[in-house]
Amino acid sequence: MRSSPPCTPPTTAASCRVAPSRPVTGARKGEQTPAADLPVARVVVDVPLAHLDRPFDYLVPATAAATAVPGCRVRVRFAGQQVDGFLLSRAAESDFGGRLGYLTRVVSPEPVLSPEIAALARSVADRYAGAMIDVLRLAIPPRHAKVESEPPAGPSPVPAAPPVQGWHRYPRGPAFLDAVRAGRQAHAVWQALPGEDWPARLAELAVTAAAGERGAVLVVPDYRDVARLHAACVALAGEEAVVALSADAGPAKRYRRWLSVLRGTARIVVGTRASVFAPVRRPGLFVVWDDGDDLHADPHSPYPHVRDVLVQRAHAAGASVVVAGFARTAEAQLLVDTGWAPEIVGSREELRAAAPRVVALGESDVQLARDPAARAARIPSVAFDAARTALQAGRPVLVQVPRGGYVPALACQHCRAPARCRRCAGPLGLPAARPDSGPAGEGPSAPTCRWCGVPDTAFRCGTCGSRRLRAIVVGARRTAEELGRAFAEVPVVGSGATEVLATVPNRPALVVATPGAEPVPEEGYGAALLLDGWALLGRADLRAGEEALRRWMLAAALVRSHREGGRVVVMAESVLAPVQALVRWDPVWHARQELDARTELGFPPAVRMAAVDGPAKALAVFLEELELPPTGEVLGPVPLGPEDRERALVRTSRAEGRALAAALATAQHVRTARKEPDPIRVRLDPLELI
DNA sequence: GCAATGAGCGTC
DNA sequence: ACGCTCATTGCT
Repeated sequence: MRSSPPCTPPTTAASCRVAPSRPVTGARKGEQTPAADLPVARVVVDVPLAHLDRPFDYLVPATAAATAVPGCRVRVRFAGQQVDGFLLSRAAESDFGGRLGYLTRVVSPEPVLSPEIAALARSVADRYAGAMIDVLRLAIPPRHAKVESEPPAGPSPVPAAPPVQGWHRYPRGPAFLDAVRAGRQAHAVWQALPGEDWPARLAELAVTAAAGERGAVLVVPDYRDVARLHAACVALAGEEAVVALSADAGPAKRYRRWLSVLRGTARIVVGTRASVFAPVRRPGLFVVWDDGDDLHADPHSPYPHVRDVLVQRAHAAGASVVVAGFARTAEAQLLVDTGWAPEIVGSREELRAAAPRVVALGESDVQLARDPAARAARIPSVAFDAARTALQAGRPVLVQVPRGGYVPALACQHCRAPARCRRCAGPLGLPAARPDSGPAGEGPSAPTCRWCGVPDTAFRCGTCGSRRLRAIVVGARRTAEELGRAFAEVPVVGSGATEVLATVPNRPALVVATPGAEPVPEEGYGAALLLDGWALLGRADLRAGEEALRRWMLAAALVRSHREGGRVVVMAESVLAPVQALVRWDPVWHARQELDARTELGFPPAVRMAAVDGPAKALAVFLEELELPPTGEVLGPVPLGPEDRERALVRTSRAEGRALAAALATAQHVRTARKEPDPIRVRLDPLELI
């Protein structure tokens, strides 16, 4: 109903209906009036209930007319509580039939949620059957009021286009660089040549984009990569134009850097997974380096993957995309196969020139190396020879071991199948000795499941029935000891979970490192020994082969070319596909195989799949209510761990991926609307599937 | 027949 | 965590 006295200030039908109709002059003390212009604020509220994942309308009080800008943080009264929210937009009127409340306050007028990121968060939430507010929590760092009040620096100078030679080693490299330079949208899947100075190449792309006044976002797995790539960008574009975003900085530093992106000071963003949402101005280039690294999958709801977000964002922004690494994932292969991205790979001649000589073990070597009784033979003679030669030439040698600690995994003594927990099929291991306990003392502890923690005192192999166990991985410490004895004159340095070295000098040294912690050598390793390859390949994981090859290539790429004497010895059987791919340095061949295998099995990325888990009963109800699209199919549920939890896999064709996510979201809405106490977790295309 | 009370629910 | 609805209770 329109009230008869005219609303003051002039209003629309909606605001008149919902606002106090009393003229301002007659308003009671403390009574609010709506803003004259666009009095309705659409707000996304921070509440954990899935069915409330939509905007709610509020009135903007006249006092906040200028500060309640789109993208600002607000506080609102929602169901009696004060909750945080983001103001999406201002509108003249509301569709809501009821009475609107006022914004409680504008927390800050800083427009932290740009329309671009708001739209991205919505589409990422939809893609992953999650809530927009959860994506915003990943995308926008917590506010730091003091930092926000610091005067902004203003845009940094546009950097000059860098001279670029490095991309000429790749037949399609110069064309891609031209597209970035011209501001054309281009896509690429890039496999870096072994030994490639990939931070330099990516910096060249980023600074080229920045020189054309386009922003660039480069996402890498961890803070060490951030540091390297940041340094490479700074070398070409100067300090001001580049910012490093990673979670390890404190809240103030983190927010200051993020604001420098928002305010247009920084033009190039280098960071870990959350940087994929960084609000760069005029985005022109998005890069994900080493897209197979698990760190690119965010462990927080809705569990988005950097590569997917990047592709969605670049598509909406008309920006270029590079999905890069030494190895290639099945997902990247699909981008190539569907024609979405041309591949950038080195020419045959360049590859021949750059690659180290890689040798794998024959069957007899493997038997020897696996035998813990022949301790000295654990590192076979080809490996010793490679190490000795490199050390004599004055170069460091990389020794890659799977994990830190001591004897972490167990296998059947007889058939060597990985020892699995009888309850949950998780891997059995020996619990790590307490660091403070003495060397001797308490006896050996029972094999224990590393997933559910249940000790198994009466192991029996599921494959051959043997009761005897053996260690299949010898930890970094013991390997270091053995090598140290073999090369007594050479220093042994370790890099792993506790301390990670960034670089090593060009001197003889044995560098023992776990995957991902390999120090970058000043001038290339003389050799790399990739130990315990069967342990990497023995994981009961769909991606074990891909993951092993990725880690090997990351390490082997740090070795000098075979022309400079670079040797790589991988302790795994040469008949295995990932080993062959390493020996031939053919990541494309392996990615094709991997994608074919997943297509055959009906696993992502060939199909869209969701892992749904929760308490057995709640899960059953959820699956019952789930209205799947035509190609939908439910696998399981199967028990998950020692609790009452179960997990089902739900899959559809890729074409029905959106419909699958929508169906899952709807089922979640129904649950939260009913106030079901048991949470059901939904993850789309999760990395660990079996 | 109908106020007073309380549980349940939706949330602008 | 409020304010709304709707059911139940208890009194005239």
